[in-house]
Parts: sequence; structure tokens; C-alpha cells
Amino acid sequence: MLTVAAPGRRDAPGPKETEIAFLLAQLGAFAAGQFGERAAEVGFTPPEAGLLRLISRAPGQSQQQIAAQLGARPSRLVALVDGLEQRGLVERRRNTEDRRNYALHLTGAGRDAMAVLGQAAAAHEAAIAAPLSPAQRRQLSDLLAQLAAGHGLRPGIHPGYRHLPGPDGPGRD
Amino acid sequence: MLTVAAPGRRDAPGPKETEIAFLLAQLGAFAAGQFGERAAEVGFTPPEAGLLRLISRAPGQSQQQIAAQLGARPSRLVALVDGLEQRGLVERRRNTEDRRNYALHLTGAGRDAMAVLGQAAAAHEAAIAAPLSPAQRRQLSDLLAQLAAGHGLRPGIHPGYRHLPGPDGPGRD
DNA sequence: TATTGTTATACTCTATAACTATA
DNA sequence: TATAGTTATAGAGTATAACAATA
Repeated sequence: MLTVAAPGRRDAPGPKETEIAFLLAQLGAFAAGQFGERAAEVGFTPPEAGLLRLISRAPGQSQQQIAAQLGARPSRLVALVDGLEQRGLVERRRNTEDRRNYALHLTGAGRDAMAVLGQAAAAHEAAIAAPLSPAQRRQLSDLLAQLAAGHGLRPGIHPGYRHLPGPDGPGRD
Repeated sequence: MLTVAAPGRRDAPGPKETEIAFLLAQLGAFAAGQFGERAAEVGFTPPEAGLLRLISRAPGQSQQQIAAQLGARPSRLVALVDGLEQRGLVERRRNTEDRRNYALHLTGAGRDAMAVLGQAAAAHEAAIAAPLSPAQRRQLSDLLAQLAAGHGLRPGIHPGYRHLPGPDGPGRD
């Protein structure tokens, strides 16, 4: 992905026409990139980190169910689960009632990995929010939450999984 | 990119540990995706929209200069400029003093395209900010600007161009 | 016949490095 | 020898659809 695009701003005192959307895209890409680096430091890709978290939140789901939740194609989960299973972090348990599917669970090592990722996420949050005062952080957090809710974004699901036609770069003005 | 990764949150009343970073990534990807759709409606990819804007802001620069500004590889611009040139939107003018490079300029049609993209960007901004009141928009815009400045993000350059050591791509293990 | 998980194939995007033409 | 731009090749990531096992 390439994607420059900047907001349209006037040198004059004019109102900011396209500030929020662009700043969100810019900061979002920055935050995602920074998280990717932290995840890599502890041995995971962002997709792996996301999948581990989802399994830890709701153990026992089938790959199809998880794919549906993420808006991803079922085939996309195969390689991902394969890798985590080979590393001994995730377990595929045959469903005795319907042997066509598996129930995904974390192993003990998988839970340990989640703890490590949780610390990385906390450090990441602290670093991203660093430029703001505690009061400003609360303000920003509230505004972003309201915005996310207003657009129907599900709390915890990153759009990165979406397989819709839409490109994902910015661009602008 | 895949990338679920969600924040660590407690069901309990506990403090939000990883709210801002995740919300930024989530909303940023959403905003970028929405812009991509709007850009596609008027015939452009986000990278093309970004490049057009950069040329309109600072005409006459060489491909190398633009690549440097974007943090992109020079070779990455070739196909992009090719496409826009074939559509009659961008012009490569030989530099008479140093004939190794070109000076990039927009044609009249290119300026028309920028006007169309500007309207798409304005509509995009309005749609993204819709859930917030005017006062909240100002608050959010200010907070995001402060955050971007605090992290050294350049005012109109989207990180999507960066080609640095893969943040969210490579695997591990 | 429908569904779960899997595999095979193709396509897109981009990085890397070789190549040309100028300097 | 160094630089601007180009081209060629390869690699990662992902969508698509065909497939086997089970229902």
C-alpha cells in the first residue's frame, strides 16, 4: 500500500475542512505500525496477536465462527491457526458432536503468550498516549469511543480483517 | 494486512489500559477504507490521490524528491506517475539543466481531478465527523493534532508510504 | 445436498537490484 | 564514479474456488 494523501488546509485562518479523517488515518497507521513492532519483538505478527486474543476471550469456537466474527475468509484462518498450533500455543480439539469442526483453545503456553502480549499492549498504549495529559487522555478516549460507536465499529475488532473491496489507504484533497 | 489485536479490557470497572492506541488503529483503518471507497468512485486509488495532491502542493519536483518526502522507494513512483501521465493528469517535464530528472506538474485535467478529489475529501470528512457535535470536533481535532505533533508525524504525509523495516508484516519464530 | 476445514491457484502489491542515460 | 529514472524478478499476502470428510 502506498498512500500519501494529506488534508486540505489553508494557510489563511480558514476552517479546517478535512482534519479529523486524515489525522485518524495518519495516527491509526502510525499506532498500528508501532504495535506491529512491539508484537514482533515478542514473536508475533499483529494477526497472530489478534487471533490469540480472540481465542482467549471466547475459547471453544470453531474456525468458521471466528472467521465470521472477524469478517475474514475461513481459509485465511487455516495457516494462522497452523502456525500457532505448531508453536504449541493453540489447540484444535475435535468436536465430538459434529466432527467436521474444531474447537479452538489456548494451551498453557498460549496463555503465557497472551500475558506477554498484554504487557506489550500496555507499553504500547502508554507510548502512544504519552504526549497527552491524563485529562486529555480521558477526553480523547471518550471522543474516540463515541466516534467508533457512531460508525458501528465493534469494540475489539480491527477492520484489518475485512475482506471487502475497499482499499485501505488515505489520500486526499 | 490482517490485524485484529484488541485492547486488554476488564469487565470490571477497572481503568481502560489500552484504549486510545487501539481505537486509533481501528478508526484509522476505518477512515482510510472509507476514503478509499470515495476515491474509487471518482476513479482513483488512495496512492494516486495522495500523489496528485503532493504534486499540486509543490509542482516541479523530481520523482526522487517526492519519493524522499514520502519515505517511499523511487521505483515505487514510476508506475504511479505512468498511470497518471497516461490519463493526461500529470506531466513529466525534462529539466533542461540536468536532463536526468523530470519536473512533475499537473495538467489542466489534473487540476480538475484535484477539485473532484477535494470534494470527495470534504464529504468524507463530514461523514467521519458526523457523530460528533461541532464543539467535540474541535476538541478531537486539537487532541489529534497534538498527538500527531508529539509523535513527529509530518502534517500531510501518511505513514502508508513508509518502507522501513517491516513493522506489521513479517512473522516470527 | 449442505457444511467444516483444507488445499491449490492466481492475483496484487511491493521490495530489491540490475540496467540506461545522463552527469 | 555518481545520480535520476526505469525495468525485471521475486517474495509476501490474500482472495477464489475446488476438494475431502462429515453431516
